[in-house]
Amino acid sequence: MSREHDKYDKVVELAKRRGFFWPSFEIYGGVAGFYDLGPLGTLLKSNIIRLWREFFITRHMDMVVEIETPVITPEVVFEASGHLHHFTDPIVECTSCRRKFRADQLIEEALNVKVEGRSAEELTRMIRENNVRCPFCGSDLGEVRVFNLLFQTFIGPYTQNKAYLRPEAAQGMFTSFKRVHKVMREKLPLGIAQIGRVARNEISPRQGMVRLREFTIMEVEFFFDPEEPGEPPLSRFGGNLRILTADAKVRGEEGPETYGVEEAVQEGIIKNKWLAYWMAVARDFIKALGVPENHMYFEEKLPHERAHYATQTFDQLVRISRWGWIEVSGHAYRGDYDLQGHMRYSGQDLTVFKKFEKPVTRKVEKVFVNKVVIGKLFKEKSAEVLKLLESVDTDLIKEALSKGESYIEIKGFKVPASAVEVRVIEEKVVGRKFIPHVVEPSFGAERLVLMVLDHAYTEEEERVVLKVPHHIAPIKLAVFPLVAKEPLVSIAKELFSKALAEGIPAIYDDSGSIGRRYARADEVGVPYAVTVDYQTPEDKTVTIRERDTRAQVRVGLSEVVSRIKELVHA
RNA sequence: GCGGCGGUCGUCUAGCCUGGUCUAGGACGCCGGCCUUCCACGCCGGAAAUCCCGGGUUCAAAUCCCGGCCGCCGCACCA
Repeated sequence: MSREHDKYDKVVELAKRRGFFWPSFEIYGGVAGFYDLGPLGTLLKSNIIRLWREFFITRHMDMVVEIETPVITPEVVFEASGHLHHFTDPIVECTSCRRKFRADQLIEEALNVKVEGRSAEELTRMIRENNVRCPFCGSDLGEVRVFNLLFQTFIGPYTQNKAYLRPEAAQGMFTSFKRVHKVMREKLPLGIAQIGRVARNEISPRQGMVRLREFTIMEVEFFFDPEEPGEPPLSRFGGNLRILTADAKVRGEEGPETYGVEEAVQEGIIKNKWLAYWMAVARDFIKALGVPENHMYFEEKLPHERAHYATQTFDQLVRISRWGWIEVSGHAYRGDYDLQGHMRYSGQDLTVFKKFEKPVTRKVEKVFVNKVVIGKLFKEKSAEVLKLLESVDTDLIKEALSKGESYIEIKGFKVPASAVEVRVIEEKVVGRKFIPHVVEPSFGAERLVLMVLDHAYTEEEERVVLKVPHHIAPIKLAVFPLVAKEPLVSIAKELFSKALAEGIPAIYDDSGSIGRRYARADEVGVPYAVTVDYQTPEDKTVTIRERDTRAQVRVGLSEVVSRIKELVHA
């Protein structure tokens, strides 16, 4: 790096200077972890989002739908999701060497007791009472502090009405799953997608646009039947995945291996075929943003690196300047963790019912009880006894009966054997209930903005050319008169208006030399520049110049706009 | 959060050590004018700096001291 600015600095400098992004609240000194998107950044981001929609929703419209749910979320949701518990770390600092420790782990190790669920105050007291000291330097420890990465707020004027800004969009998909599933005529598999703002109160964000306290997330929660998951449409997205497995990481390997999507599933490297499928979609999406495949791979997270809800997670890593490999997406197998949690806390039935092709009849053993006898014998305790008898194992009753005992004892109640009977009956089962499993591909949009700029940034002969793929370029067309003179100016302005009217994001520029204007347009990645020159008034033709090759073609004035449309959609 | 380094027009920077000559200089960019028949041409003019913020020392602070904020690096932390 030294005095020579590295690429990252140049990208960030360009971003600020030309209006892609900059630190928020700059006039007040800025706040770490917050960035504004400027005019070009906003356009680029919305193009990235449009492309994501295309890959993850439009091209999967037979199974994925998009919804929108609130950022502000009542506390109970995060109790159910485990975020309140798992997003909170009790941390204690050594007063001398300033090293930080997880207070709970420290106490559990030192005192060999379980402290799960204890408050910070209790943990502090335990440290004081048992004289737990810094394991490194032996000095006193400070107060136990709680770090919760959820931003807290209140709903209405009631401070007891706690709420949090969501740290992921996912919970909105889980809490509305039942409704969406119904709306989608109870079909599985079902993907619910959402694009929206999320907030995480990072303890100390670094890395500029890479680690933000508030950002836009693009997620799909993909619900399927764990027993009959169906077949991913590999004809749409298949091929190979570059993967660094957890095993390989433990062995000390650093580079990924290549596996076919199906192969990875068959060999158990990816635990679920849908997880593998969405990774293939993610690979192509990132490629479409201009990242070559050798600058990207998937890394399996080790158990301690995974979120509390996941049983297997892969991060999609992309190489950018300065920060090296950064995570642009996460692919988590969440199982039924979330729906289970919400069932428990809401009391709602979030299971899915699936009819069998044919109803199944099966023989089951049921306990029949003579309620008259029970009633007379146990009076007001009868209800309790009946409930116990219902839940008790039929084998236990059969065993007692076969031994010829005169009564069966359950939790202190002596039930006469004559009042109980085990019968085998035929039961007709028309289907089964289950909790769907979920795989989740999840992307951070702002990181992708940075990633795209970093990959697009090139320098040619002292000038910057932002080689963003044409279909995500913020501005598609620049219109110039060769020199700022009539009739060239009028013709150019007319063409410019026509382009705007046709929905092509375009700029008009007539200041300075033509070379300077090409350079200005190149710097922000405008793929095509149309120049009105002295030949135009004569034969009604203009030149179209392509950004990366600087090649020019002459086309008729009347067909320019449709030509540009074709070119940028290619 | 700890430690190190840094923060001056839009951008990059000179000045800071050795306080006054700084009404803060330059380059690029930007704006206006002239010029210009295809890749940052040239000429003229212009706008543009809370010298990161606050306090202190001093007759005098961009410059020295303290605190804070922000950034980078290292450590710690990281759903």
